[in-house]
Amino acid sequence: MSATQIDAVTLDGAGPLYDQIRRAIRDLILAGTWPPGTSVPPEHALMEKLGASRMTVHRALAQLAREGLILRRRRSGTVVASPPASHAMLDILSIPEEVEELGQAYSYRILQRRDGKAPREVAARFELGRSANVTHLTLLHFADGAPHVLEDRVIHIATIPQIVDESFAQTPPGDWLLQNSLWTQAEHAISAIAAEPDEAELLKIEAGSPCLLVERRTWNQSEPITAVRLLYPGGRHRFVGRFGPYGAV
Amino acid sequence: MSATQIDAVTLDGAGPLYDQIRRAIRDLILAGTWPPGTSVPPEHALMEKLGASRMTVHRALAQLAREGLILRRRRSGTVVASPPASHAMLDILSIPEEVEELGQAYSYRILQRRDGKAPREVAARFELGRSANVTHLTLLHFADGAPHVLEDRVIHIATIPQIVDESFAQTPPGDWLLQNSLWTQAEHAISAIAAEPDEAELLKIEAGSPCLLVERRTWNQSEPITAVRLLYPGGRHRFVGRFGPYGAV
DNA sequence: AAGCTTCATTTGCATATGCAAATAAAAAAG
DNA sequence: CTTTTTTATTTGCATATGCAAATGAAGCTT
Repeated sequence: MSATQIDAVTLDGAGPLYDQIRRAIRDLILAGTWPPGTSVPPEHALMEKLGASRMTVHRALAQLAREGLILRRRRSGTVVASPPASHAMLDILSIPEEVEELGQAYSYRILQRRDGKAPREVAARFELGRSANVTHLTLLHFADGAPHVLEDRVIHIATIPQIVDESFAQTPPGDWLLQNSLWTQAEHAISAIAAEPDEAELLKIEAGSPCLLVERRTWNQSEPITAVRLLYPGGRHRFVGRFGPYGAV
Repeated sequence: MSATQIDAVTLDGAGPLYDQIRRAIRDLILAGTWPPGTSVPPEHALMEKLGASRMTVHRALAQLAREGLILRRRRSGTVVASPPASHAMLDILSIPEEVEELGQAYSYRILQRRDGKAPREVAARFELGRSANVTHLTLLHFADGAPHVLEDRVIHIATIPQIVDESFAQTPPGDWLLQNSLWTQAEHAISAIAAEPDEAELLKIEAGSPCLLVERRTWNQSEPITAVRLLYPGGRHRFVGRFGPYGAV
């Protein structure tokens, strides 16, 4: 446990002590200050640093563990957990994974890439100033060689500058972003639309046939990361989720 | 606090004590033994009945409160909470509410009702024996007089026998079921399909135009309650959800 | 009757203490 | 050098204790 780690934990004095501790650590994790794998100070250390009893520290950490933010093991200590890869209903965050779970071979092809100022309608998707620089990508994903989904994506360069040096030759942008950025907020919208002629041609379906449109935007603390539009040929796809009245099962 | 209430709480001896208590109470709530509004015995009473310390009982109850299953107030005590009405992304459980939230006037019309043995394809939707009796309903929901969604629903009579005496003249079946049954499991599937000619006519759209199809099935402890197929005209509807990497926001 | 005060109940929070379980690392044994 | 044993660290669980905060109910005042 390095001193830098524990010194980052500071309380704000608002509300119950155990909750201040919980929030302090949660925020360090969500802000990326403590990336996944970072070891969290042991209860004793936090206890001394914060002047709280062990039970109180324990209560905060136990709750974070229940929420899945940290992993705790006796003797080895506590580490920051990796965010769960997939997430119920609509969290097909990784298309390669989605395809491989269907037992099909995955491949993809980049159709177009442009870097520069965001055109008006693209900027609107993000509620972003038009002066912002973005990378605009169009690509097609295949399952067993057949078109699976058409992706149209905009990435906010200011949030992830290293994107300009990435060719996406090895990893499609969705997965690359999952590895190279941290997101704290996402929004999904799902709707049904008819395929435009150019889209239909790429997906090898009839123009006008029904497609499922998933639009997703992600942010890190109110700073936009990416907006993506995924067009799935209608009949071949369904999104399924299970849950109970009190939450996902 | 009546004796009947507290006597229902029994432990199974498996795992930590606080968790046995938590599960015991949770199960009473989920099974419907303690319906919403029932008052939960105070910590002192549980403490005596179960032979645990107050802190341990408190830990179990505090966790249930965080999960939203119970409501706690100082002095007035603890009561079983009502299940949350709507639920993130796809939990448009009540169509009247959905329409009214859009600021439109809601109405509906029953197109057809048949009671009897489930036809083969209907039974399949439920993974149900063909001998099971079901009520089969078709209805159309309107928003400001315009067709909003087409509903096709099957209800398992054995689970809710009182359905045979219900005309659904006042309340559409979805809402009636919410009030008259308890569900512990639901499954959603969402897909895009082209409207069949008869469906298109009812919804006043072009045959073949894209529609969003939501299929939902609900159970109470593995006993089927209902299966429903909701067909929304494509362009006019989208389902939106927000969440963070660790769960819904 | 309406408002105020007091009282009693119930939950919420924090501490101190002790022991148990898991297990990484060190020590001992072969 | 490898295997076994011991030790020490860290988390997990439960208890006992004390006080604080909220608030329903009862009693009191005017």
